[in-house]
Amino acid sequence: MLLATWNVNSLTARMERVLGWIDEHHPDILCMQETKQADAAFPTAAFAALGYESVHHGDGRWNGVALLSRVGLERPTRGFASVEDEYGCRIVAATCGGIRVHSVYVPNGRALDHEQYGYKLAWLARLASFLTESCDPSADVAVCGDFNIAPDDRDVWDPAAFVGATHVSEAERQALGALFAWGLEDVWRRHHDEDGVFSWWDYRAGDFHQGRGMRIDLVLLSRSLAERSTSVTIDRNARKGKKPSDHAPVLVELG
DNA sequence: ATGGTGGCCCGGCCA
Repeated sequence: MLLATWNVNSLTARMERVLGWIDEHHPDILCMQETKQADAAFPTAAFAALGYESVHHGDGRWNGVALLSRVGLERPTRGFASVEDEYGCRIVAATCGGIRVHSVYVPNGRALDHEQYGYKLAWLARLASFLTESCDPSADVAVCGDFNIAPDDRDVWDPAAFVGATHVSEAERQALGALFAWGLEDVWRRHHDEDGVFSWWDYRAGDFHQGRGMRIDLVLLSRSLAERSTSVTIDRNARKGKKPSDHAPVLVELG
């Protein structure tokens, strides 16, 4: 089974690339972030024609998350499942092929002294409480998406360039650590210990071609699921060519 | 080089 996650940076702008990528890789489950679409605009029928059930949570201009599955899609939830989604359209979940799958888009944070940084930490705390309320880490759980956190210094192109910056702060990494303590694992690190492999590169200043990126798109798996993983790859080819997203997809093969 | 590109959609905001 192939599980993938990709911040597409506007599904409207990226639909052709996404369809081409699905045709090439045939993921069984695909989490997407930053669709930047309202639910009514989400191309449910186009994905259904390819054999995918889907759930989308978006209000139009910002954020927006989706989940596609061709191995079943049961008990979908949108947002943190409260009556009003006061946390923005940043999480959607469903049970696919026996796995409780979450597609998440963690707030960027902008800067350590910005109010959005506090919002980012609050959102991560809400994610932790939501997971505790809604699922069991002894079962098959996947939390996939754009975390806007580089788990450690191997995951940024130059740690010195990020001193005092968001995405690498102790508080953000501790929030990720709370998810690990609950029972999730950054499955990339089960299969790779090298530095310098990234999933996001700024569009500006030729960062992609200069190798200036970060690994901030993560697949967190519960132990039972992580033990089934046979490979994890980041498809940097998807960052090349015409009209790419600024993020590359992460793919996890499960036996 | 304290910039730059690209998405939203048309004046800035967001990443």
